[in-house]
Amino acid sequence: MNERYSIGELATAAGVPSTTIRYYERAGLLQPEGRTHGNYRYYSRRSLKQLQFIRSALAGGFTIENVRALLELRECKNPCQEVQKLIEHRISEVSTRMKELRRVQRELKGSLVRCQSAEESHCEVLTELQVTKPKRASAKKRREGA
Amino acid sequence: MNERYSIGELATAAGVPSTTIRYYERAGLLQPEGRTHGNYRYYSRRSLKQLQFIRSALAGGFTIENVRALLELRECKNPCQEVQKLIEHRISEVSTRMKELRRVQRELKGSLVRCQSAEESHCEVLTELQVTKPKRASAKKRREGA
DNA sequence: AGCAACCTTGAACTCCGCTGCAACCTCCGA
DNA sequence: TCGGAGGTTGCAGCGGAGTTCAAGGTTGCT
Repeated sequence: MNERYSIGELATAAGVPSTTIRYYERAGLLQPEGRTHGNYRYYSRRSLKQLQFIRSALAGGFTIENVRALLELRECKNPCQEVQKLIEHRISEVSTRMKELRRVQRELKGSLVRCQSAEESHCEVLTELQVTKPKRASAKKRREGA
Repeated sequence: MNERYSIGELATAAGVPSTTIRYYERAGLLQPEGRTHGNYRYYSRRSLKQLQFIRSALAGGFTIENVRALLELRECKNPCQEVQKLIEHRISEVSTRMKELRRVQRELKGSLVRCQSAEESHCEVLTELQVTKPKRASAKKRREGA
């Protein structure tokens, strides 16, 4: 259960390069559980959860700075009215972003319907669109566990 | 109804600096409706809609490149199976991103509950947190699209 | 012991989405 | 006709989020 991960194992588990994990550490987002005798970082299951959270929040459009604050809120053991307000504020930020995504979603679904209701024909946008592909393998890695 | 906007008016209407609008133009996302006698760009209500779409999509984590493709899909009048597949793929990307946001939302709500259920006490994280400002409207996550 | 695979550090580099600047032009009200 | 706000261009620079590189140290397998 409470297994230890090396940085590389954590990286693999979360689908993130280990350089990125070190970067997050410097940025104050994720400290290793500790160091081995040979000065290697090690992590826990909890680290993995936290890393996943970080990725979700970043993917959701928050900055590193923001995420740092989110993490502190998550840890919040010392609550008061103001902290609650802050959390609520964050929640509403997320809602805003989701609203924007729903807008995009709506537009896309509209196009889909328009496409489907038109009769079949040759499509010349296609060639151009196909060029818009992965471009960077890392983009795939950015995809998180889900 | 079909009013004309100068770049500055459009900028104000959309809450975006006009420099950014010029940048989108160079990036191929939003062409002005035309130019006045004095070489000023002018825009329409339609431009405003499109600009809002662009902002939503960017806020939703798409790259400029992606948005260009999205816009072409939106215009799609020449549909075929493959184009539909592409649109569906985009839709599922957006869904993924929304899922990530829901995760963040869930975590935040969890903290909120934990905060509320604890007894009131003084809170020293507060000062630090208040410095973290919203930083709206400019999400920049790069992600591939297909 | 040998060796590959993986880890350590710091610093430099890249890519993206703007943002600012310089130098000039246009519009419009007083 | 003048002044000031706002527009035009091209190009340089910035900040965020990684990524790459060099030069070594550690671990585990055989």
